[in-house]
Amino acid sequence: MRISKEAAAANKAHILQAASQLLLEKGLSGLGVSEVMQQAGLTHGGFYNHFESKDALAVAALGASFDGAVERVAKRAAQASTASDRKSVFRFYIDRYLSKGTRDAQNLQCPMAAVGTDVAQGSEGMKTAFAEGVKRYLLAFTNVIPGKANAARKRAEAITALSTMIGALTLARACAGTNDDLSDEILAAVREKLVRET
Amino acid sequence: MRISKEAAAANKAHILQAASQLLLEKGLSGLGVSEVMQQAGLTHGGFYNHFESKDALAVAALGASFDGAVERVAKRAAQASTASDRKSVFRFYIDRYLSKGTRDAQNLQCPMAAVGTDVAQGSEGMKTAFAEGVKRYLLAFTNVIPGKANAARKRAEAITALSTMIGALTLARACAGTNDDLSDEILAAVREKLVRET
DNA sequence: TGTACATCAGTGAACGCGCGTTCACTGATGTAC
DNA sequence: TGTACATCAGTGAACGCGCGTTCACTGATGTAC
Repeated sequence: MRISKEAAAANKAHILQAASQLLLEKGLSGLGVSEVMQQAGLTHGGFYNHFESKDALAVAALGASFDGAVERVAKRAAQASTASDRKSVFRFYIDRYLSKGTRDAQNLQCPMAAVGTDVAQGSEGMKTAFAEGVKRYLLAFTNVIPGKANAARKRAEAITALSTMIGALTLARACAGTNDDLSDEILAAVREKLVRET
Repeated sequence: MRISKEAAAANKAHILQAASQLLLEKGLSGLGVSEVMQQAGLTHGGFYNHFESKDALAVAALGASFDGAVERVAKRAAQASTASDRKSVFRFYIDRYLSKGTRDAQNLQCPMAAVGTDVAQGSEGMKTAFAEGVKRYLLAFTNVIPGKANAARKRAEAITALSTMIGALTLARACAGTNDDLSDEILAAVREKLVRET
């Protein structure tokens, strides 16, 4: 049966949201059309009324994931007006990103740590969406880097801090459950280092 | 037709080697039984004479990948006897790991950057093999960390340096081909930082 | 404003393909005498 | 050492399953008059 334009648009939004969440939870290979549609409260057949292919969905979901991540950092950055504010915001961010809670969370919320490896051999569209997301994320993340360095230096610091956080979370997640001591050690060492450098 | 024990053992070694290479090239989801067997010069049917399942193969291949990586670091570490040796060895290692050549290489040689994301939702065996590999790699990598810090501090530095390298390579690989400027920038910024801290 | 028809979002069965896995079969190797 | 038989690595067809995708159909929505 036909459905109102608004209802259809809402359904598409639900599909995208479900896909984004599933992408963050299970990675690119865990993103299934049927599961997404089911989680959106629909049957799989109607999927192609909204997206051209599964890859198109994955690209859109990745973009949406970055939207959320960028928005969250930007919100934090907006809270920090003074230099000391920026320092505490940055530390808070580090502490939270490299916490056991983040590591053990189902919904990772960080697309870079969730699908970073997969994207490398993904479609062209996926790589473009990823690169665009990283670019946007870096712009926002640079604004929470504390200190009085110039813009170029701050950007470099944002890049290195981001790399370190993503690498650490990736290692910590992969080791969790089977070697929690090592996983905890990784999180603690990297957290300590990033905070110390602040 | 039956085959001599030595020939069978050699075939198993070929299978494992092909699987290890494929795992490094294409990640966990790119590891197919048929392709592995074909690359080992065999037909897929005989696979189960050597491995219990595809997962068992993946676990063994991941272990073998770590064997190679650990061996390479250990060899480097063995070359450095003086403090200044360690410094140059470490810098050489960083420069090479974060080079465009490594980024663009088909055969990544670094299991952590190749399958890090996938392992998080892989089988229990995969996670165990990964954690064991990281543990071994860290022991070897700690020996190339320069400076006169004590053992605990050096280990912490090894962990942070490794996290940074893996994160940077993951980001750089994912962005390569679609935003080479960004990819290059990431590699350069992280390389510069790690060398500067040496 | 009301009526008649076209449109199209959603449904659920079905298709095609690839992948992991199984199986009957082959014939050289390994072993028992 | 030679012979007879059992073993088992390798082969290639086949199975079963899941997944992305297609399709005929439904019926409420949107539109034309």
